[in-house]
Amino acid sequence: MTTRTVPGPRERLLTAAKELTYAQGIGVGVDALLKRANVARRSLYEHFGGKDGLITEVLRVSADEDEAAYRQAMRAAGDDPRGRLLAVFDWLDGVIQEPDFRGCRYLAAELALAPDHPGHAVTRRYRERVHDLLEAELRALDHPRPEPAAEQLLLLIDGALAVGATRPGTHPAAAARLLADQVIGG
Amino acid sequence: MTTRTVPGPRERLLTAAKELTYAQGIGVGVDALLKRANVARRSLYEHFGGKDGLITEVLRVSADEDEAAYRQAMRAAGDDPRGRLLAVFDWLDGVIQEPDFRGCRYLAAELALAPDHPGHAVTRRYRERVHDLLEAELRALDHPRPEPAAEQLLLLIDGALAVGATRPGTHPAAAARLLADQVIGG
DNA sequence: GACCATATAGACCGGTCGATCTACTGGTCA
DNA sequence: TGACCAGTAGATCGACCGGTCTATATGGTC
Repeated sequence: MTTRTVPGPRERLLTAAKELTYAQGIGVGVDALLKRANVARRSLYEHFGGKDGLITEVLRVSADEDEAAYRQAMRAAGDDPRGRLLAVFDWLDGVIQEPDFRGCRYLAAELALAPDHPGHAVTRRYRERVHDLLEAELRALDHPRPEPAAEQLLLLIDGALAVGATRPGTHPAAAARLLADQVIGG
Repeated sequence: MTTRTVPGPRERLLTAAKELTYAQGIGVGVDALLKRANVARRSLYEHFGGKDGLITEVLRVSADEDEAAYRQAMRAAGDDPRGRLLAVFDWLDGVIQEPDFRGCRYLAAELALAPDHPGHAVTRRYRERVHDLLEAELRALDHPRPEPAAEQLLLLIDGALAVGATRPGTHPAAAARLLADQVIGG
């Protein structure tokens, strides 16, 4: 059996770290993670080799989930590429409004992790994946300059997440959506 | 004499902390700050009451300097409000290209500081100051909706700084400038 | 020359960090 | 039954954390 009926220590540690590192930042202590996950200290080092390995793995699975969330938001919007792109900003608006929204996990990691931390590679790859997702839709729209336009959309997304993190209660994604509309063109 | 010919411990500590907290994050150790500033341990606690006080003061003087930099970039652009606003993005492009650019200091602080840290008040006030600066120019332009437009410009600035931090070598401020042009209107 | 505020140097405090280690537990399977 | 193994529990390690302390040096003012 590779599937478990109950989450094992590895999975408990991953979800606990995903939650705590987002809520309290990368600097959370190992003890807090172990306590939250109800996992023995040793298991962490068996499964992940250390805190850095755990953080990196958290970023990796989060990136997979978040990319899936982008795809899902676009899939739910139908077949029109323009509507699919705008739907991303509608979805983001909801994300930012969630009471425990704390900004972009990957930007926070980029700013807080040591320059040689293996997590950086994960966050950069995630960023490229989202970029390519956007660019593909723009190409489907026959956008004249899909690559720089995707870059602009990414900038709008980052801006909305940053403003949302620093000014709770506002609707930066709605403001970004208006600009995205112009980027997409028509 | 209130002015010194040579910077005193307080000033040395401030500049050292300004540099190190930006380069290595808020999490730098007190020892590293003291060593960099060539200042006795006790002086830190005499002048700032502790690390939190020093960090807060660093944010305060940085905010003053950065607001002055915004004003200077606009002043150098002349009298036309439209040109003054676009000049902000030209200036930002240069800032982002600097080899030691590491993203927005205030966003990093917002993400890394404990929720009850006094530094938060400083960063929020700084954000409002920039916002008001932009809004004033938009009013001078008789922009129909100066407040939400200022919010959008702020979003573009944050987005450019975020992309600049995560994708060195690109020119996000140039991409943001194109969108800013549309926000400002004609 | 005496005085005092300011700064320096650095030992020292309790606490926490990430990491390693031993000893024990419960279930699996030959 | 007994070997095996992943997981648990927790003591312990050295390093570092922010903060307090004493002792000493310096430089300006009466």
